[in-house]
Amino acid sequence: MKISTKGRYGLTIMIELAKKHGEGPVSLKTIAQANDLSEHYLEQLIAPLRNTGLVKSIRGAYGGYILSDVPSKITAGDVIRVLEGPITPVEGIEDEEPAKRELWIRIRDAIKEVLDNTTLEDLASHSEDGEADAYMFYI
Amino acid sequence: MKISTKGRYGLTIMIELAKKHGEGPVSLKTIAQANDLSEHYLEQLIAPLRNTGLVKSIRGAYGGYILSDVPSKITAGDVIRVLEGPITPVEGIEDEEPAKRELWIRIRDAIKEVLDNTTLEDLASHSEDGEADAYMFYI
DNA sequence: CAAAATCCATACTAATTTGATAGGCATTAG
DNA sequence: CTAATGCCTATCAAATTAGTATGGATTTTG
Repeated sequence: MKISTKGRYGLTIMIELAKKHGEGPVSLKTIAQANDLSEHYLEQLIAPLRNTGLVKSIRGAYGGYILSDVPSKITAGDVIRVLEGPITPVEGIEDEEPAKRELWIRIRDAIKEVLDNTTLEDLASHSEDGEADAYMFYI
Repeated sequence: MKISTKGRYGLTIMIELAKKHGEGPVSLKTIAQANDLSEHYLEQLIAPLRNTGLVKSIRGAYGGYILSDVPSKITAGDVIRVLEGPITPVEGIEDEEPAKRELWIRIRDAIKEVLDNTTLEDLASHSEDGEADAYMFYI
C-alpha cells in the first residue's frame, strides 16, 4: 500500500520544474543535487515523463527539462499514473467478489479524488514555507 | 500503490468467519477450498490475526477459527493494518517536504476513512448477492 | 573546431517483498 | 488410538524496487 520512490522522486522532479516554470530549462543535475538524489536514477524516471509528453527536453549544454504545460494544468495523478501505473489498490478489481470489489472501488475513488485535484501549482506554492500544518502528526 | 494478497486473502478469511459467526469454529481448509487458495499460505496470514487478537483459534479435530468480536465491531482497517502495516502511502511522512507531506496525508486520510468505516458485517452482507453495482467499471 | 554539459539508452545488480511449499509437532473429538 | 485440525519453522522462486555502470548522441559555449 505504498507509493514507491519512482512516484515520489518523479513528483519531486515535477515540483522543481513547476517552481521554475517560465525560467528556461532545468537540468537533472540541479534537481538531483538540491534533493540529494542520484542523477542517473532520475534520468530513468524522467524518461517516461518525457515519452508521455508531460515534460519536454532541451539537449546540449545548458539544456534540461521544462513542463509541457502550465503547473495548474498538470496534476499529481498525471505524474503518479505515468510512474506507478493505474491508480488502484488491487489489479483486476472486476474479478473480485462483490463485497471486496466495492471496498477497492471506494478506496480507489478516494485516492483518485485527492491525486486528480492536486496540481503542481498547489504543490509548488506550498514548497517554500516550512510551517507545520495543524493535522500533521497522527496515525 | 497496491494491497498485496496478504491483505486481500486476510480479508477473505475474515469475511468467511463473519458470515459464519456464531456457528462454531471454521477451519482454514474450508476457507481455502471455498476460495481456491493455499491452506498453508492462509496459515501464515492468520497467525498475525491470531497474535493481535482479532481471531481466536480452537485446536484439535473439528477446530478452526472464530472472530474475537462481532462482525460489526471489526473493520477492514483493523485487518489491513495487521497484515500490511500502517495505512500510509509513504513511510516517514514527517520527513517529506511540506507540499508532498500534505499530499500524502490527504491520501492517507482518505484511505483510512474508507477502511475504518467498513465493517466485516458490511462486507459479509454484500458477499452473497452477485449483483453488479452501478459504479463498477471505470478507471 | 573542441570541450563541456546535458540528454538518451541499455544492461546489470543487490536487496526486499511476495507468494508460496515442505515437513513435522501439538491438541482434541470421537 | 486415530483422524482432523491448528501451530511452527525453514526454505524457496519470482517479481519488484532502487539503484549502478557504461557508453553514447546532441547541442552550446568559447
